[in-house]
Amino acid sequence: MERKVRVRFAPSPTGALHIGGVRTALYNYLFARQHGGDMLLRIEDTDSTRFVPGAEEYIIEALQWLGIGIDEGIGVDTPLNTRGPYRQSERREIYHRYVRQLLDAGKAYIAFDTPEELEQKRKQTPNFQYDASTRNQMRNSLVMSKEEVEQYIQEGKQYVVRFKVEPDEDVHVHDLIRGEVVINSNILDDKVLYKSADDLPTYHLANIVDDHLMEISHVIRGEEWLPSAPLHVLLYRAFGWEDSMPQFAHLPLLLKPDGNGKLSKRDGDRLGFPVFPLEFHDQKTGSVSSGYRESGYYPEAVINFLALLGWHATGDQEIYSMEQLISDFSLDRVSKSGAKFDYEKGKWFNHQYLQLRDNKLVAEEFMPVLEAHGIARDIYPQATIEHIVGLMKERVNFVSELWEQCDFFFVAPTGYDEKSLKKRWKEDSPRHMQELLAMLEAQDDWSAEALDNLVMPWIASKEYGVGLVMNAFRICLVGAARGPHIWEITGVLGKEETLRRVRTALQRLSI
RNA sequence: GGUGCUAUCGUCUAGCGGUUAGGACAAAAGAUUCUCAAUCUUUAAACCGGGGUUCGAUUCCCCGUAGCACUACCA
Repeated sequence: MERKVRVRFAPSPTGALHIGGVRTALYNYLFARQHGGDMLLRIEDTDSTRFVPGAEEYIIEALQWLGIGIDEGIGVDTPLNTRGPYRQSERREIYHRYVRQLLDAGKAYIAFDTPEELEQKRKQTPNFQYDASTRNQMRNSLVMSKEEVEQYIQEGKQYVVRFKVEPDEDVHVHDLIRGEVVINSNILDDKVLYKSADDLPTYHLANIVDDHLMEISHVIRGEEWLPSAPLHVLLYRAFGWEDSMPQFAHLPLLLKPDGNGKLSKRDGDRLGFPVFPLEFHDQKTGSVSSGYRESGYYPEAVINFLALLGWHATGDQEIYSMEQLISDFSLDRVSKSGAKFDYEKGKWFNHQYLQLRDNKLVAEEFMPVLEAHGIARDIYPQATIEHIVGLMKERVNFVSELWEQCDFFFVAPTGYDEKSLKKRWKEDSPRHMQELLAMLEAQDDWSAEALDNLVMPWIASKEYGVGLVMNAFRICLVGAARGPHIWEITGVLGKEETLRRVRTALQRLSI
């Protein structure tokens, strides 16, 4: 009875997609691809009060950017979309039907207790729980007459439908990552399945109904759902769907890098790194949250980084392409414990992918940075830009960091770094530079080799000291004691510009 | 408070009864060099505690401890 693998990512559109959610989506995707199954995207918007405009579009765009493909559901227009709608707020009639079914079977009941009343009750009774031990003291269809219930509803009184959990029963949940989890039904409360106020089900009901109707084979979700998994099992049972119930896998949580607790949006702001894939503009609050894409990350790096936060193969391999992940991933190698989010390692992954990347592409990505610094696109030949990024990329994690490493290629120094001057610009330096200038003026072959053959013997014969001369020269060209090998710099600058910078420096630095 | 899950270097992790407990990030030192980086080499760094089971436990079981999650008419 091999069942087709069908998994779903089912976020709620309450804001930007959290990085932990991204990882959940990724694991679902990897699992689906590996088994030749389907990956669905469903929007769980059953809480009308928390809906954030733009969130759905954000989710779709984020998954797209990361290369997490959707086969069915929201965001894709495909003939496979035969089990829709895939937005829960558009499935009201469906839920009505199943709520009715539970009500008729006596497995759920109508309750009129207001939120205020319940809050009051919780204050009065320590550890109050709406369950078999207390439901008879409440205002619900279990204790009221049929007529009374009818009348209440006629009057427009708001109500909820609660699941009638049978007491004292051990509920077994088989988790693909954690094994058998057993919970006694006594600790479960009579969960609200449907609220009349907005005519929508709660997560629990919608989730079970949709997973069943959409023929989901595996539910891969965050660990925060583990405590309610037994409730979900009970719901499948109540509907008579236990035979086709999906298998569960509860993923470990992503934790704060410092201290304790779940990684949250605030941590990003506090520690200065993104917790969202894309920059997000909250239309309600007007706040902007940074994203990995805008921070200069390659999607491959984010995927690789996230994949290894909670999953690891047997060996020492760390660099994984999406294709490799699809073939190597397995749920039984997902760790059970939460993973602290290590942003430094994330940067390292991007560094790796930057090194692997074709210089042509890196140069293309660097163009906007150059333009932002007033360097027009056509001033330098493409080949020169490629050469420069190829030279410098090994020292940075992001393309955006390239400018501060190689600005001197494009603009002559406007000033000279004081520290460098103090350490490297000595009394004899002006004289050395004068001599060097004279030699270079007469030099025609500007290749690194020729220059080296010209300058090194001269330094040696005069016993000036290589460090002293070369660093002074570097200060003239760069404005500071940094940058790649000096002949790389002269090579890019060319003879004219090199000489010009030395003359300028002599003017400015001779006292 | 209750229930559940979890527990190897600071961090992510490998290990699935016998290992000098491995790798990576971060850290430190050295090498290289005209500088700054990068790179390479090296170093430091861990089995939460206590009981069992076993010839032998990081590994299996139990208890404790700690961390986390859940405990809404949120997902």
